[in-house]
Amino acid sequence: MATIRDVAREAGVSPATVSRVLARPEVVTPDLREQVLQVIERLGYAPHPIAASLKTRRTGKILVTVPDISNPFFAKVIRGIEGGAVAAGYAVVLGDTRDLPEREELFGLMLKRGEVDGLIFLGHRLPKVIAALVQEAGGQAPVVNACEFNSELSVSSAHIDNRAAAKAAMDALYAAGHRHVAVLSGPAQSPLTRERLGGARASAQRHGALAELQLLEGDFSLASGHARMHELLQTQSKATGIFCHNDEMAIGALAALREWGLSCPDDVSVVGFDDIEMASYVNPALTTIRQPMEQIGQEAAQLLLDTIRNRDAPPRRVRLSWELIARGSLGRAAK
Amino acid sequence: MATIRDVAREAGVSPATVSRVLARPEVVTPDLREQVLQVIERLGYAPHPIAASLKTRRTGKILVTVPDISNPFFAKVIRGIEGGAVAAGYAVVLGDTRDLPEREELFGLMLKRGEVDGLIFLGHRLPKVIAALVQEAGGQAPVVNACEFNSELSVSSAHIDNRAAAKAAMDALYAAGHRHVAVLSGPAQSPLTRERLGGARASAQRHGALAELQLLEGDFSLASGHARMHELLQTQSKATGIFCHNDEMAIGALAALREWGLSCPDDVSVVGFDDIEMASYVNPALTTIRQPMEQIGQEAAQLLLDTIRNRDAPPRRVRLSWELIARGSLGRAAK
DNA sequence: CTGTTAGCGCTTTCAA
DNA sequence: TTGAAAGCGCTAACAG
Repeated sequence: MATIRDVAREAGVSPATVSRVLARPEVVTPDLREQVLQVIERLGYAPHPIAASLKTRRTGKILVTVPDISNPFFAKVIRGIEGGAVAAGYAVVLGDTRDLPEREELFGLMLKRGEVDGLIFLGHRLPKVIAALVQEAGGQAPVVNACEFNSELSVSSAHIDNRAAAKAAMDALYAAGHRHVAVLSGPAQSPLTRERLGGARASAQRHGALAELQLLEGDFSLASGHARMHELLQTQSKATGIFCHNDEMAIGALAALREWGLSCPDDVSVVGFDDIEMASYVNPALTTIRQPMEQIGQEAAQLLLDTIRNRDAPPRRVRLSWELIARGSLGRAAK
Repeated sequence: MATIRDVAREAGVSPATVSRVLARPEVVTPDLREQVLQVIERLGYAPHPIAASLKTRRTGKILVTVPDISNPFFAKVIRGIEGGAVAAGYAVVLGDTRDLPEREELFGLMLKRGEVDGLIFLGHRLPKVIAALVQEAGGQAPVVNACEFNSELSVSSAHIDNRAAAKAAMDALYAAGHRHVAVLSGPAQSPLTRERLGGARASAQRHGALAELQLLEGDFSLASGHARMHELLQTQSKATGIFCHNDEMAIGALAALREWGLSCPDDVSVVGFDDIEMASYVNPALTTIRQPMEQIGQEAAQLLLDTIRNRDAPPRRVRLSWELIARGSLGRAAK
């Protein structure tokens, strides 16, 4: 590979000029610029970003950590992040943490070492290394939380109002005449789960059905939706309405209902969360809360890039809108 | 951040020794090593990988390009790649090409410039920059194709025998008594599609049903499966068996069948491909070809790392096994 | 086994 | 507007 010195020599200029032609072409005389550009073309010169990084302390990369890239919700959010990042000239480094703290720390080190310019994490846990970094920076560290919000973290975040959305999902169940409702939640320790549970409880209370509310804890997977639903049915629960904290668990629950010979929505109604693409293709199609997944990602990318460019901006919080999408899986409660 | 010189000074040794303590601890006297390690700990020193890269010409990163990260099949393969890469001390840079050649070229440049050590591409198109690189290297470039195989490319690849698997899927339809079969394929220009179509035709021919075989072209999306199936039903096709080139299209087709009031498998049988997790939760559960998605990814990562370590190894081709998974969506043809 | 030395390729003052 | 010069932080001969 040709280096900047090769180009400089061939073009009869200094390396500094070549550098300027590429970085700030307007400051160099048009003739010279043209001349240099031609040599660059002829030699097929491409600047070595690593070398530039060492000097500029910018890597042009952002790290995105996610508990599970094969979760379709996360995949869409990442798509949004990637789109925003690439549009701004950044590349995305992917860290699939598998929800393992060791792995989170490992990826955290990448930011600490300056291997990437910033971090967007989907999930709720911040690696210790990063928490320390954020602390030192007084909330000005290039770190953004996407999809969730944890007030203790003092980092920027992009997310919907999970509490209000969960409340709306539950309201829809009660409005359809359901009294006995079960909530199939995400992991209990996640603030996201707590938000959605809070909204669900508020709705139950307002409808005077708090005593009838049942809680089941899942982990956002198809398998856990399926398993928890089976367990619920085994207890001969009176629940006729199920609110699941994501669509995958809801789809798992639908499968369990079928296996018990129950009809959705005739016997049991199900409401999901996210509105992944699959939600409208399953049978019955899922009533769910639509989150603007790609947009959440884009906003998160924007927040991060803003922080990177302007280090002394305070953490911001972007709230995106959500929407209840009514489909076949929610029907009126049987008399 | 502390630098290697800070550590050296504090520990009363040379920077070279500090470097060695981290890179090849066995060559430095235990006492000294301990002493240096303590200073490293105390100062919270972490080596700057960018600086190391500039010297070693290794970045510790591999690039993975994919047409669509939100496709669950690709997501799983990427998970496998990521796992293999991280285990070997590499990080994964994600490039979502959206099937756009401009984006592919953009990502291709990253390898050319030395911003990453290698490339795994899911899909069939190699960016021009990379094709040139591979040419120059005489097939020894650090580039691997995952999931597909294109004989013109002369790069290593990890994939299943798509032709044989497709043949098996079709054989299963014929064995269940179906005579009129439609194939809902991927994009026609993809070698993958051609392989699977080849297998499908071979099966049709062997069962003397080539004349009855119908071909429909999709793009692997839920929406295209749904749309193509609708179109097929509008033509009053006699097809009672549908072989889809992936599970998502198959699930889209199932939805279309329901919309027409047709039962699967009573009226029409459907066979998918991939065995994504969702395949066993839809109604009816999908009969499909199982691909070892994560394993394909792991093998691809392994192939790439091998090439990176040993530049003069010739391209290798790893073929993984597949399996027909029988579920409810395939039933006997009505008399 | 340890230290000295010489860069890796680029950017960016600073001076001309 | 351009060039000279000084590194960014690290590694790897090489010499001791």
